[in-house]
Amino acid sequence: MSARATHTQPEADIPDRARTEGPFSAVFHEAAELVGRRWTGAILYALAHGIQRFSELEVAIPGLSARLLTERLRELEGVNVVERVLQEGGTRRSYRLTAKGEALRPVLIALNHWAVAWSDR
Amino acid sequence: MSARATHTQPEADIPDRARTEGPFSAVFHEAAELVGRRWTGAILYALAHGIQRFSELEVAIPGLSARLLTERLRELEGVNVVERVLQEGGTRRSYRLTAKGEALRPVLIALNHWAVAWSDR
DNA sequence: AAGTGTTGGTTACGTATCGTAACCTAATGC
DNA sequence: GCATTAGGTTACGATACGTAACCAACACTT
Repeated sequence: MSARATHTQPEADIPDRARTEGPFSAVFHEAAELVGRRWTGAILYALAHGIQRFSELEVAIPGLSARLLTERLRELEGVNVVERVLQEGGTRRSYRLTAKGEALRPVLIALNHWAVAWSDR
Repeated sequence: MSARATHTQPEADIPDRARTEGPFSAVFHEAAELVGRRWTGAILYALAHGIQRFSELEVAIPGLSARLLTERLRELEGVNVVERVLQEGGTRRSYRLTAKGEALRPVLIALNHWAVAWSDR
């Protein structure tokens, strides 16, 4: 602890590797920038609520366009948070959270809890 | 439950008002877009680690410029997540999390936990 | 009191990301 | 074979972001 004794915060509740990394963590930052991109939170929230199809996501999330939805889904696919399942014989696909994506559920829950508790509306 | 019986997910662990709102929540979305803006996660993380001054934030967060730091701090101030404390007699100010900002700590912890557990690196 | 350094910014401007709208392909229904 | 639905892609203007230069207020030194 001695190297960062200038920081007043005890850091006791910032867990694990973060405690050894000080006030910046590349791993945390990368995750924040990923799930923080525009619409990504809403998409994950919808997927966590069981929405599975492209068109359902489009309808469920007001203001989100097909272009951005495609882009975000490809990004999330690229980092293995979401997987695309091709249905047999048809244009239909479905999207779902991978294990890595499911593991984000506590984050969604925590953020939702904060949002509900502190929203001005 | 009958109105959304098509959703396969039980929703049991998405708490409170979210359960009554279905696969999209305006309150959640607003929160996600706020804390998800570029650099905002890293800034909150640093503040949660006890960083208090503008120049310390600038140094602590690699790649973040003064322009964006100012902009983000003003935004966070605007929604009462961060407060700016003017020090007497001097150019010095300090920034700190408000109660609303402190309440984000569980979100940071959850995201950090996920990041550490699932990072590719 | 004039010069120098530090802190905490702001301004100007180019680049990347996003939003809107139009268009497209494959499959299935009629 | 014609329309409809699902799942996109393309083109282009608007917004957000990144880089760099500049600046005002105060403190410290000489």
